[in-house]
Amino acid sequence: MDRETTIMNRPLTPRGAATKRRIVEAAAELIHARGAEHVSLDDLMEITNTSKSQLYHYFANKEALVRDVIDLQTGRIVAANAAYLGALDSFTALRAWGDMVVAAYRAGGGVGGCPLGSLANELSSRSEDARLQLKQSFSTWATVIENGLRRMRQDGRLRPDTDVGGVAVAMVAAVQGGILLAKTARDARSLECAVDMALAYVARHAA
Amino acid sequence: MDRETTIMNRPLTPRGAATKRRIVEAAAELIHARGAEHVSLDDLMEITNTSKSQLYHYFANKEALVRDVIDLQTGRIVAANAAYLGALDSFTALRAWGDMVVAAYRAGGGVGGCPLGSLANELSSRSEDARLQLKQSFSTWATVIENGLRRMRQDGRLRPDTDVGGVAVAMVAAVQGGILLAKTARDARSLECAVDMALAYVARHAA
DNA sequence: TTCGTAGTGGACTGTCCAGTCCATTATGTG
DNA sequence: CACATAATGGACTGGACAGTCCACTACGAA
Repeated sequence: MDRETTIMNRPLTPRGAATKRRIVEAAAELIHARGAEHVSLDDLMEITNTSKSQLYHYFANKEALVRDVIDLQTGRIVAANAAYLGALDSFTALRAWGDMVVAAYRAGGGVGGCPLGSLANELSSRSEDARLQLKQSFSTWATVIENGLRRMRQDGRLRPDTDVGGVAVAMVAAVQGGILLAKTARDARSLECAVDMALAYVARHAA
Repeated sequence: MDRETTIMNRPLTPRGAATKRRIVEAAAELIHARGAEHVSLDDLMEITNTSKSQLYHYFANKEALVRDVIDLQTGRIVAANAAYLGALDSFTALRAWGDMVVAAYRAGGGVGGCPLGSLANELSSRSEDARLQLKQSFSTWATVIENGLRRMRQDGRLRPDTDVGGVAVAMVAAVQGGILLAKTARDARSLECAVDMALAYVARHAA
């Protein structure tokens, strides 16, 4: 949510804002690698050089911290996708998007998989708030893709009757499933297969 | 693994075998709904009317119990898929498989998603043993699909150069990703979109 | 029937961890 | 400078939970 207040909704000083940011970023990294339930507040205190009181000064509880982490990761993923899809104007550009997805996975060493996917799996059946937030994250992500596809449709590259919304959702699903299999096998091949399928699915709607 | 011995590798009497089976089946159900880490041994003791000693009489530890649960769920999923893919002989039959996947998801009320997918997400970065076991589960599942596709290729329904292995992996990925999005949104539409994509991907290789 | 082992009961331990509480130090604004 | 409030330190609590241990009961084979 807002990264600029304490739990009492008080404004932060520059020092406080820096501390809060440091905590959220470290939490994002650790949670990506281990999952939210396996990052203890003591872990966080240690690697961010903070105390228990600080965590509870900036966040109402652990759940609120996770909320901020999800926001951070959503922003990162949407930005990375928008960079490739914002000006989607050809199948070549789409291929570049697919390569980026695989490269991003490889860059993380396969550790943790997708920050959103892992959290969705972990939290969606335990916290209704987290589930709704992650549902929104996926929706935003799919919308970014959908907008790119819609532009291709307007440009006459995709057939007029193409269900860009459905295709976009399927593409996100392909990425999520591919990453899950890849992280289980510790081999990016599954993700490559899934991305190939997603790209072929778009190509199938070519005008 | 073997469901027929105690931790000391001693054979079980009928009564013992029944108790062990009761524990594994109840654990499978609870773990599917909540995840392995959120099923305590006390939970299991309560719903199976057993005591702590019994759990440790039949299983070396919780990890061993989860191992048996993964085996059980893998067997169920592979059997369900083989029933539809074992005699895969047309695109209509493939569509029936897709419908079965969606129906199976709906039957579970969207609770917990795929038993294997959820566990893979939860365990693959925490237990190397579990990761390898689940990798094998996914591999077996994909092989069942692959064999069906290979038969279609032999029958001349798919082009000779079709990479049945890659397509099969992509299909499993589509199912996994679709289920993840569906359980996050509590709406089977994502899974339907993903399954449509998977079926279209096979159709794309039609001879 | 007897005896060894399978099967069962349940108390207890040690550890991990979110969250509470009270105290002290830093900061910026009037 | 003074004082209100932000920022920080860290001990303590209570609960959850895997795993241990010892005692007791049921059963099947000799």
